[in-house]
Amino acid sequence: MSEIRVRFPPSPTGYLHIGGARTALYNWLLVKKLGGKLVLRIEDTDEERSTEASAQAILEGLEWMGITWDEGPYLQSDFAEEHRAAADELVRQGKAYRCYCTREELAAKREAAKAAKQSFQGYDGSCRSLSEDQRALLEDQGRPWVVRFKVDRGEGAVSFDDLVFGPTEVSLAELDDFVIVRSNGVPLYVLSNVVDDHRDRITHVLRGADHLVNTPKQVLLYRAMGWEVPAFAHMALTLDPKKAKISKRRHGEVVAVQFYRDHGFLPWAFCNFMALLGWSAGDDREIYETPEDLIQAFTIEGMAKRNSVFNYRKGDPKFITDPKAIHINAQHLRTMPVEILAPHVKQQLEAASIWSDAWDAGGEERDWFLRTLELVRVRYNFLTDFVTLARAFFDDDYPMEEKALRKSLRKDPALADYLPRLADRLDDLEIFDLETTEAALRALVDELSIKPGLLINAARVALTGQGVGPGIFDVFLALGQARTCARLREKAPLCAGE
RNA sequence: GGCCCCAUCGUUCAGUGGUUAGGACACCGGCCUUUCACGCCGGCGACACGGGUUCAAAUCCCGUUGGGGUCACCA
Repeated sequence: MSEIRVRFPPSPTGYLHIGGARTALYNWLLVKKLGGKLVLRIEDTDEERSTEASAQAILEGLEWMGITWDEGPYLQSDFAEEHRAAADELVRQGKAYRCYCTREELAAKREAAKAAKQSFQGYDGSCRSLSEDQRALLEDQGRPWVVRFKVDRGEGAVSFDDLVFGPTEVSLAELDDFVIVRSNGVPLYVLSNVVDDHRDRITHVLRGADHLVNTPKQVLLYRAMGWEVPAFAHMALTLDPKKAKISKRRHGEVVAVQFYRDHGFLPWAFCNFMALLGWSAGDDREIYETPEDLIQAFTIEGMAKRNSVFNYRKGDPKFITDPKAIHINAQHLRTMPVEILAPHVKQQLEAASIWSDAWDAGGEERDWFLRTLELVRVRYNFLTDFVTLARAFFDDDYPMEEKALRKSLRKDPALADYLPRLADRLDDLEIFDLETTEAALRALVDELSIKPGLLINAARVALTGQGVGPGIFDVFLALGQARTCARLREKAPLCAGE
């Protein structure tokens, strides 16, 4: 069997959105699974909508996801000549022809057909049988023309075997003589795409099911050119909660890959989630620790035929996106090797200007950093949580949460006295560990005849600014003796309500 | 509307003739506990409908309904 070659051909009309990301991911998985090459092709032909910035954004999105390609990015516009040559060849062979009908004429005919309740409203083929004289006349008039592919109805039907949807057959009576070159001389997608895929020796076309209907036309084109038809695999679409097709226009940033990067998703967790939207290995597995795990499990057979819903919640403060996506991210966040998590957190801390190079250098500081990540990550969902929720561990300047202040610190004015006394006890400790700190705290609690929770919760708020977090003795150790005592004394006045 | 595709809990993914229809997320309880999480235990919750075929149907066939795709000189 010859080498598998697939392609991802985004049109640069905006950022990379989840539909495109999923298509790219599946192509990438397929190539990694079967061994082959992925070619990236920017389909920028025509379109006032295509922009350089968009192409750049798409590339960045792919890179962030960790999707690598083997060839390209090619620019479809660089091959315009080839596309035109293919059209010319088709005309030369009599498989395509110039059509001089204007849009207005066509529109009028469609209206008429509609009025007459005819089911077929495509092109009627009137220019197909133009005599040489008629043609010459129209040319002399300087009438603009498009090139139409001549659909040979005699064959009856076109068929192809879709790797996902199975054998597919479309009656040729349903197809009209479709346009392959615009009046401005620029070939259309349906043709360019075929020419490009042939030139790039694409063996498997894995794309969205929205392309299912123009596949027959493309099969006809391949055959007319005498080219081998690639295998097609169409993937069911991703819909929004209201079952509408996902689009950048309608859904905004929640469907942009960039959104997930900016909100603290791990690239791989995002891929893991995307892969599960419309695919499964046939078992109940959901977490794939590494790309290798997923690649191994991936099969085209596992791709679903039915559309899936990307269940994002608009305006829900608890779920910024599909809850499952958040869950998968959280799973990876707290189970992945901490050494691999570290660089991601570093990036976040650096961006927030609270990073210290010592945490990267090895030795004690490095160990502390990793231990601290281990300590806090279990309750986090996003990488961004490390700069917000975990801030007190990495920086002495941390915000005091109003609610926690009220509930724990100001619960009893006497805490203004208790906290410094706790600091004194902790200061006196020769050995500062889980056992000694707990013993010290409990001893104080006993002497004061108060509930442990009163002091513990107040200490947590004083130390971290938050009412929630790791066990208090773990916090003591993570902060260290000096910082713990200093903060307890520093924040004590807050208990009195200042 | 024509043509095409699809149809299992709210979402997602299993289940391809015989299952108490399973897992995950979400939701609701409980346990754990100094808080919040994690974890553990439990609950809620689906085969769209109607006909067939069969001893037996979520699984096969037909129809209906519902949803989606597409009908461009966009890609």
